[in-house]
Amino acid sequence: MSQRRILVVDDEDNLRTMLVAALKYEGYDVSFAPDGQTALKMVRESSPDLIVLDVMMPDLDGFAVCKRLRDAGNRTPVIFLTARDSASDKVQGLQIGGDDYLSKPFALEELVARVEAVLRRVDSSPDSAETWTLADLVMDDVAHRVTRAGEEVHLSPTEYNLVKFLLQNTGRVLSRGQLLQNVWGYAPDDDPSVVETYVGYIRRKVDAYEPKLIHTVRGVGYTMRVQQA
Amino acid sequence: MSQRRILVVDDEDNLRTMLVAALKYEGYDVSFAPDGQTALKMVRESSPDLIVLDVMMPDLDGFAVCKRLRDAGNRTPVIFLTARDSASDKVQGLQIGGDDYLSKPFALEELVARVEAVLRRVDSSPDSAETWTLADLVMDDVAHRVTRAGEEVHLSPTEYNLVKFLLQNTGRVLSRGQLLQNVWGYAPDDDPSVVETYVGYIRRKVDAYEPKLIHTVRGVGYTMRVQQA
DNA sequence: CAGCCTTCTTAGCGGGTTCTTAGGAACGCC
DNA sequence: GGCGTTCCTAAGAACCCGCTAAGAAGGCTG
Repeated sequence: MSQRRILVVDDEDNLRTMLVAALKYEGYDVSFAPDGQTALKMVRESSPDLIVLDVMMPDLDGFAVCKRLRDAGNRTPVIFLTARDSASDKVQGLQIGGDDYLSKPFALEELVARVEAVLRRVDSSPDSAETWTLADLVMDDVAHRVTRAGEEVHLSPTEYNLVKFLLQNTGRVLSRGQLLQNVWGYAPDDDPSVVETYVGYIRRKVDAYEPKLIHTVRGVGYTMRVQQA
Repeated sequence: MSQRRILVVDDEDNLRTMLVAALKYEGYDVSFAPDGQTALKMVRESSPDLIVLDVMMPDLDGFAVCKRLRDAGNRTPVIFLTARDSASDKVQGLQIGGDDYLSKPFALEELVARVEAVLRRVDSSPDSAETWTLADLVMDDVAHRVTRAGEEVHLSPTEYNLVKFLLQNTGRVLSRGQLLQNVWGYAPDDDPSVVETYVGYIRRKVDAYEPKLIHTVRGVGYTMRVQQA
């Protein structure tokens, strides 16, 4: 997956700088704006993949910015930041079309987790295009073609479905039962050893490269993601 | 927003045809299935945006279909149709993970209204991102990932469950008995030495940082919180 | 109909995980 | 400060989980 671009909008210099640094550290391509007007302009010009938006700002506040975007038909995911923790604020934020909501003070790690959760959800939503990518792994569902590092990877039908389902749920841990149901159409409590065999198969094909994308979560299941140390 | 896709599942031909026609007329992209098995297959293959699901069907009934989907981790919104109007049915339907409930006979307009309401609600609700945080400790349950100060912390299944339960009860002191019950599924008066061993394990991993988050309450049990001295 | 690809089962190995035990350390009460 | 109680830790044994190899069974294609 190509690098995700995030726009951070906050009028407080210190906080904004910190957010930008933290997200950059996580590997995102981060830009920032100090106020609502600038933010709207930047969204129009660079259409980021996600916006982290402070609610309390002078002039045009976060809610207003989001509302303007939505009214203009822009569906870029928004995560609101606010000092307040009232339920009514949260409701308002979500009604306006926000995707998540974080009350100050919060741990930077929590912001990162929520950013990932929102991007994960957006990525796997069914109306996104019919090609999935993760790092240098590309699956073109229309052409029914899978490539890793530019080289074509030949997969049997079941292998293909397994990779596809894992890819559609990037970052999410899937149990053997879930895989049995969604890839094989079996009952969740059927013998899961087929799954293990097939994970072995696709590992030898898809993960014959670095970085490894298929990970075992012992006692739980499997997941696909780029492992950040 | 692209056209929304709805799957109608009903074994009665006449009703099903009518529903399909009505929803198509409203501008939805409608497909249909005559029974539960077919429905499950179609959901897997085409992942619709919403499912209208008759409860009373031979073989695999509506509740069973919904349960199978939810167990497989599929969160597609479901509206149940039923001939019965009992409160217990409604409760069962919602418990299983249905989003709305309609008793026959109903006006087509009512179905349309509920379809729109459910879609609107789903669009604006954020991921109920199951993440818990305490200071710089973050647990992302979907990704099954735990980080402290941004670094990933590897936990065995039992360790993970223990941290999760402590984190879900932040600030509350949990007795060894409670932990035995909720993390191990043992009786509360079983030998609590396992708990001590595991608290030791997770201390070395998640409390290898400052501030310490896991605290012993002598004579009572353990708790997780940021210690303000 | 023969050969290949694919699917799935089985069995064994290796290593992570769980749990027990026991000794020593820390705490708190008197 | 002494003493009993509670808690911590190290170490090891048994266990279970997941990986892999190998082969049987089924299906598709030439």
